[in-house]
Amino acid sequence: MKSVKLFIVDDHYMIIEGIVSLMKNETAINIIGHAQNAQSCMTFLQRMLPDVIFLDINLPDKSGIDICKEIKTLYPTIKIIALSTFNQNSYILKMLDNGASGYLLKNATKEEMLEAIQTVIQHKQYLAKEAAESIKENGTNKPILTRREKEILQLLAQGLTSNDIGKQLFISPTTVDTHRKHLLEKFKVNNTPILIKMATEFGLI
Amino acid sequence: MKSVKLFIVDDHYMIIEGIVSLMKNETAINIIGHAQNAQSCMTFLQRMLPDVIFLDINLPDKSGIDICKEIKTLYPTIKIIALSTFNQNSYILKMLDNGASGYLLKNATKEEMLEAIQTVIQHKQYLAKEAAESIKENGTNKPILTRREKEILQLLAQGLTSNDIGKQLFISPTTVDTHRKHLLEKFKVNNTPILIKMATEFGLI
DNA sequence: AAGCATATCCTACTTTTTAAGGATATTTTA
DNA sequence: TAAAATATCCTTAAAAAGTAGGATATGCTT
Repeated sequence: MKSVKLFIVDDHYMIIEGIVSLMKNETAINIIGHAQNAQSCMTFLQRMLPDVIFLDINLPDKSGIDICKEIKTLYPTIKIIALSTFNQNSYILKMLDNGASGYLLKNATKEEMLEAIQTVIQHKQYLAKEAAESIKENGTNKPILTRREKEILQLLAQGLTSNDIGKQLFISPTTVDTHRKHLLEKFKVNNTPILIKMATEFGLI
Repeated sequence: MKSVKLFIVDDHYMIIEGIVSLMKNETAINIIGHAQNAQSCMTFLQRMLPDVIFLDINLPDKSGIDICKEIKTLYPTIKIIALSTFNQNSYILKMLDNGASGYLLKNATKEEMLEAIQTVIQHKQYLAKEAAESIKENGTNKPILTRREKEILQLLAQGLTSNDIGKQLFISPTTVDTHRKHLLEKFKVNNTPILIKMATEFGLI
């Protein structure tokens, strides 16, 4: 079997070194390079095409979430496995939305890493079990919002009042209230602070 | 020169592996063990006495900040170097207050690690240059909250109204409003949704 | 195809509840 | 004891909850 070409993007040198060290004796994995920021990652990809990328979510120059999208647009065949310290729904969902095939926590074992790689190579999705649980618990009922509701949610998240929003959108503040109410209903909450918190967690803001 | 006995505490296996790999060929450093949580760290220390500990700030069972204090109380000769992803004043200062001799970011190079170890061994303080700068600036405007304010912030973050909170804490709802107002002032915002959003970003919720 | 039913969305008003902001007093802590 | 923290009241502004008209699109029926 041909070995899998792996590329690692993480701003923490220790993490890169750790993965390299763990994969050293794995003949099935061939680490073809690594980058510590988005820019050098994109530069590298112009020259070489890995099969799988371990992509950290937190990079100094750009969000891994954005880079994920870019990479998948430019090189759709590359499989991306998100690397993160955090087991947060918002991150997981955003990465998957943006084309990631897997999600690994940084306390993953060597075996989990290998399994993740093998899984995504087979065009399947790999989620660290903690991440999978987190999504099951909470991620299923992400509300579907109308255009107007999304618009108003954004403005609410900026701290505007119904009055402010009404002026800005040229509608009555009471109308804004109705949209707000619908948002509260869809998110099954009963005030705006929690609405914003939930929406943030769902990655809608 | 006698080699330095190093002990690593970090919940991310990749980090441990990375440090071990980087130090492999350093005869001056002898890694005598590692732990992924506070408990096994303390157990290990009952058996063996390292010269230096790399101590992660974020551990699953206990804050590295607390453990730092414990270790220094029980084993004052051990030099502790805090390991963190974050370059946040609050963390840096707390760790140093609790007896840490150094602060290293996780994107440190091998050379920085070695320098940090050699520095603290000589009873001097080592700060990653980013950390040193961060302290000088003292720019993180994370508000300092009172006990009561923290308590109320938590309840607000759960979506309770001032009335609910008042009942729960056996104080008048108007009192809750005052605390809330102080929170708004300290966070320099003018409504609760944004307060909750900010507090979440500051990691207070 | 015309007419009807259904679903979704946007809009608006009213009443009740909650929050924001101002002024101040009491208790705790350094 | 001075400063900080906690407590309370009152007024006004804003949000939540209830109710509802009207636009538009889709599918179904005859």
